[in-house]
Amino acid sequence: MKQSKEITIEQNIINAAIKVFVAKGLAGARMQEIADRAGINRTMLHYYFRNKEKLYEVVFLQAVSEMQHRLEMISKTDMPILEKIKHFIQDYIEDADQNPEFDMFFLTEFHNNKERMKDIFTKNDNNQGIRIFITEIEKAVEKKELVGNPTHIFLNLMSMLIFPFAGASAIQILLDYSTEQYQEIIKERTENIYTFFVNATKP
Amino acid sequence: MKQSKEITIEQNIINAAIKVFVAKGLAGARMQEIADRAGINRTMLHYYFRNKEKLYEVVFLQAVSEMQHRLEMISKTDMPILEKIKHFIQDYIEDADQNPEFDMFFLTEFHNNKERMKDIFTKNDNNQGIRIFITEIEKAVEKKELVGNPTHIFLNLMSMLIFPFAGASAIQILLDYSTEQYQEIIKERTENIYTFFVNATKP
DNA sequence: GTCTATAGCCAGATAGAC
DNA sequence: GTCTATCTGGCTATAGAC
Repeated sequence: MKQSKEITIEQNIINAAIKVFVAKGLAGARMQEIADRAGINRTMLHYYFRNKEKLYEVVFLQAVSEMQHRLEMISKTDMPILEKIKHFIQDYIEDADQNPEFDMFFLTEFHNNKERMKDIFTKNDNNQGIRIFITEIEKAVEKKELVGNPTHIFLNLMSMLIFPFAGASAIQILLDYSTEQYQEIIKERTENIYTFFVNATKP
Repeated sequence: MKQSKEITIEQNIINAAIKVFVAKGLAGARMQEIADRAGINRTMLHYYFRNKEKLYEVVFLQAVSEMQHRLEMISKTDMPILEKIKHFIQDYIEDADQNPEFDMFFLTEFHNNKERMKDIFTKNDNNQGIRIFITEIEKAVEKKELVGNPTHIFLNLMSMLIFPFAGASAIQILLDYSTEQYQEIIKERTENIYTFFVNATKP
C-alpha cells in the first residue's frame, strides 16, 4: 500500500516537473511551481528527490526514454524503406503533437549541458534507435532505393520533423499565424514532408 | 572623447552579454559573468544598463537586427528563384557558422517570451524579409518553377538550415561525432541542402 | 565614472514537531 | 509521511565614498 502510494506521488511529481522544466528550463524552474502543480507541499519535493538537480535528472531520463521510443519504432518492422519512413514521420508528428514542448526541451538541455548529456548517452548506449535508422538509410542508398548522402538525408528528415515543433513560437510570430492556423499547418505536415522527402531522394 | 569611450564600453558589454545570454538564457545568466567577460566591475553593468532586463533587451534587439540581415539578403537581388535560394543557403550557413549559437538563442527566446516577441515583431514590422521570401516562393509555384505547398517549402528549407545549428549538440552526441567531424558535415551541407531542395521541388 | 560595502530578496534546503 | 518555521547562500540592485 505504502509502496504503491509512493510510486503514484513520485510519478505525479515527475509529471508536474516535466511541464515546469520544459517550459522554464533548469535555472528558470521554481520548486514552488512544481509543488503547486503536483498539489503537494514544497518540502515534499526534497523528501522524495533530495534536491532540484536530482529531480531534474529523473525527469530528464524519463523524457529520454520517451524519445527513444519514438526513434526505435522505425527499426522494429519489416517494410520497404519508404514505408518505414512514412510510418516514422506519421508516428513522430502524432507523438510530438501530444507533447509539443519536448523537442524544444531536448534541444535546450543538450545545448546547456553538453558534457552531462554526453555522459548519459555514451555510457548508457541508449541511442541504438538512431544508429539502426541511419544504417537502414545507408543500406537503401547502397541498393539505390534512395539517392543522396545518408547522413544528410537523415539530418534533413529530422530537421523537417523537429524544427516545426521546436520553433513553433518563432514561426507563428514571424509568419503571423494564430495558434489554430499553425495547428492546421502541423496537420498538413505529415503528407508534405513525406512527398518532399520522396522527391528529394528519388533515384 | 567621453562619448566615444562610452560607446566602446557599452558595445563591449553587449558583446559579452550576448555570449552569456545565448549560453545560459535570461534566468541562467549571471551579471557577474557578464562583467567578468567585459572586464569591468559588476556595478558598471547597472550604471550603463540600469538592470538585467534592460541589458537583455538591448542585447536581444541587436541580435534581431543580425537575424533580419540574414533574412533580407534574399530579396535584394534579381535572379531566378533557384539561384536566389542557392545564395540564400550559402549566405545563411556561412553566417550561422560564424555565430553558431544564435539560432538556438532565438528559438529559446521565442519559446520563453512568446508574448514579448509578438510585441516586438508585430509593432516594428521588421520581419519584412520573410514575407518577401515566401511571396517569391509563391510566385515561383504559380509559374510552375517549383512544385509543392509554398508554406511547407519554406518551412522545410528553414528547418534544414536552422536545425543543424540549433541542434548541434544533440546531433553530435547522439550520432557520436567529434566537433571537428561535425564541422566537416556542416561544410558539406550547403551543397546537400541545395540538391535535396532542388530535387524535392522539381516540376 | 568607478569601486566597495551592503541592503534586500528570493529560492533551495533542512530541522524538527506532529 | 507531512507540514511549519527557519536557515543559508547567492544574486540583483543601490548607496555612497572617491
